[in-house]
Amino acid sequence: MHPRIIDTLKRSQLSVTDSRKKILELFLQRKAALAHADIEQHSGDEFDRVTIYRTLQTFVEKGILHTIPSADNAVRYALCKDACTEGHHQDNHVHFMCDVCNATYCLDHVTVPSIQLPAGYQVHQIDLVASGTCIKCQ
Amino acid sequence: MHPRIIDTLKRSQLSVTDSRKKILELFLQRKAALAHADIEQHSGDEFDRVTIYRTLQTFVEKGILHTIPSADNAVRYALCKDACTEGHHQDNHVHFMCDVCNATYCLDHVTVPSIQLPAGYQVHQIDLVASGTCIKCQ
DNA sequence: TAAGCAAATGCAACTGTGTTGCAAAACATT
DNA sequence: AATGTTTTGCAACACAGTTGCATTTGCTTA
Repeated sequence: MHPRIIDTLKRSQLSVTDSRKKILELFLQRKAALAHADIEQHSGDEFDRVTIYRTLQTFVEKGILHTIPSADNAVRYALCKDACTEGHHQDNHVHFMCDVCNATYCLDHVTVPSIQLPAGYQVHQIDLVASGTCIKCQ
Repeated sequence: MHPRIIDTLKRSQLSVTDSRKKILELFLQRKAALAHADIEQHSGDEFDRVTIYRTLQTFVEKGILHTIPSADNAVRYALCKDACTEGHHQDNHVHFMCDVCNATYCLDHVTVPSIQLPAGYQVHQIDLVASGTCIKCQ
């Protein structure tokens, strides 16, 4: 098991349960973002659907995972950087969705550019999702 | 009825039906983006759910509407500029979602900035969604 | 290490979202 | 007005996500 797992859970004041360990491990193993359906597949029949939903919610609230918006009605989740804490996310990197293999990646080193909005708009967050062909699918 | 309605439908080689007229009118009246549920509400029991789904699909295919990605599992639709045609969208403007009133707007005059991705990524499209407080909700 | 309490899980049931097939109705064309 | 094509409404289905509640698990403290 990945050594960071227990640490991450305890730091967020979450009790260490089988499902949380397993789901967190999945995210640490794979570098790509995962949707609920992906997790359900890769964890077998080990956990109930509902448990996965609730675990994902909890992880987002605690700042362990962040969500990636998409236009296909399938919210994906990815690991946050350490800067994210409960109720306050700091994920200002760009996301990339591959049209071919359908994988979604966090491009941690590409930051979202600042944009100039018309007067009167207060921006709290910016989500930038690029799509196209990823390195593996060229 | 808005004069552009019949025009828009004919230009896309769509037959002019009640539901298409009504749904297109809704988008022309309101400046904000609409989700399927919004349309179902505002059109009363006039049309079947399925008809609304199919109409939205058709409009996206024909380049009349475009979709706006989100992290809340509710795809929104908004009118395209005239530059969009069948199978080829040209919507490179920024979208804004208000956290307070939950409305989504197209900021037609704010274009998506170009970003520099690591070598090997081929970008076909960029979606940028800003969220925060809109003008009306200050 | 066992007891007790709080938190998490599994199950059942439910709501909401989106799709498909097919017969009936509406539209465009002549 | 008659024809053929397209669109619609209905029924049924598949999937996504939520809620309440009883049971189980994990954590704490003695």
